[in-house]
Amino acid sequence: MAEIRSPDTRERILDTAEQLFMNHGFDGTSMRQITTGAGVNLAAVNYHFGTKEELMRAVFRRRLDGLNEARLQALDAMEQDAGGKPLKPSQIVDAFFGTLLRMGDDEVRGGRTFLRLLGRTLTDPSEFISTFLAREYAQVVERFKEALFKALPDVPKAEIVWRVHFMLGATSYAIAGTDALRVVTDWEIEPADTEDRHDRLLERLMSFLLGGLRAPLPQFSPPSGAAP
Amino acid sequence: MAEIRSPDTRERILDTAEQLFMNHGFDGTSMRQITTGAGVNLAAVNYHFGTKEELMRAVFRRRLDGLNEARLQALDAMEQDAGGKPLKPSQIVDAFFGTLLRMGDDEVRGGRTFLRLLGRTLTDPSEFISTFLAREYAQVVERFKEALFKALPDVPKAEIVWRVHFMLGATSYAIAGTDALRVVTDWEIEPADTEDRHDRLLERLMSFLLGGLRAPLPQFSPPSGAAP
DNA sequence: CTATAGTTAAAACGAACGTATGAATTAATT
DNA sequence: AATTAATTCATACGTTCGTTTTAACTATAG
Repeated sequence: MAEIRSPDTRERILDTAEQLFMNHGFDGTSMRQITTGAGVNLAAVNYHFGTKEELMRAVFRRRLDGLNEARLQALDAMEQDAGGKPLKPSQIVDAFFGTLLRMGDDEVRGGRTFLRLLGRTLTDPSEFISTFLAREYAQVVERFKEALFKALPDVPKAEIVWRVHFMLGATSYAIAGTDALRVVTDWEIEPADTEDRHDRLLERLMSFLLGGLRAPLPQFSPPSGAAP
Repeated sequence: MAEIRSPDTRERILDTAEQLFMNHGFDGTSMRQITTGAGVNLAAVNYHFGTKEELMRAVFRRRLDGLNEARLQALDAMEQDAGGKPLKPSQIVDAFFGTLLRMGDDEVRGGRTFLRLLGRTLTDPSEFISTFLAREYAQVVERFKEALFKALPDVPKAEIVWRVHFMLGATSYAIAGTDALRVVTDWEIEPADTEDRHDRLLERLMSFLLGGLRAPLPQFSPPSGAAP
């Protein structure tokens, strides 16, 4: 029987690039690192993807498409159940962030590696990345926000938008810095195994996010003329 | 009269580097961009700072030293006032994050540019940056956490550590993405002037952070064998 | 077996990178 | 005014970068 020469070059490249981008960023990763890491020829990336930027986009699309679809499905199902009634904030937050975090346990659909890549990349300085992510995310974030507007009718929309932003930040750090934490301050808490730690992360993060989302509204210091 | 040739080359380099690093990241910024942007010779950076990495460190130190000192002073003053009694969480959060955010208004001590650079850099993939920041931050974060441990004696320390991490993430996004938000979703809220928007950011963020910090503790799903 | 499309291989391209060098210039000291 | 130290300058070095090119290989189809 013929031995398998290359178990799909494209996929090998994507896997390696995903990992390297996570560890060293886009600008910090060279094509030569990628190709030698994947055990393929240097020209393979340009042949299969055209350019380095296009490779990056492919890395994200491979994971984000399924994720965002799952998020929308979760939201759809909930709204179906609710039958016109507004959802609970906790449901919405779980549909968005919970679905994301749980993806980290699904090794075949990306696993922790992509999660951390995503967490880091949301603040990546490269122009094309942020615009790409913005485009790719826009519809989902919009849906998510609309649901929150409905669920929290007496919270000003501007406030909700900001808090979504804050939640994204907290989540990004939760994902990206599972070990960055350990660097900043050596600690000794919970020697529990990794799986366990990740499970708990989800619940920890969720209660933090919900606490922030439902926090009392800030009263701005000088009203400077009472509202009508 | 002799005209001023170069109003301190070092400072011009630091200013330009700070801005470029913020916009394009460390790897995405070249020495030639920096030097031509600052209007100095290419070799000036290596002469004054030695290496590109050392320049980056200088950029951070110039701002972080003062900031962290101010944070510690704020905390010291509060603890002085309290006289042994634990502080209120809101005080501690303000001493750490409030001092940071207010730095954005102080154009002479860094201004918004450095704030955004810092926000982005906390998730930077470059190894030397994270280790540098970890070292530079360690003492302050430690002090801050200790204060929180005292202020919230019945919250498990592990939980507090995580929530500090989440708060850092939310703050990082609050700072870095004041306009990234506008990209993700075009909105129309509050045409208020910039100064005003930034003032409000502080208050918005603070109530979100405190809401998250004081959120009810998560109860972990399957105890998998009842606790003793 | 031979044409044909798809993929991989080795090598090279020019451009841009961070850094180093040694002369020219400016400022300070005597 | 002469000497020394500090800074700026133009230029070059050796690497590494992303991409391209052209030839070799592999497989499928006629």
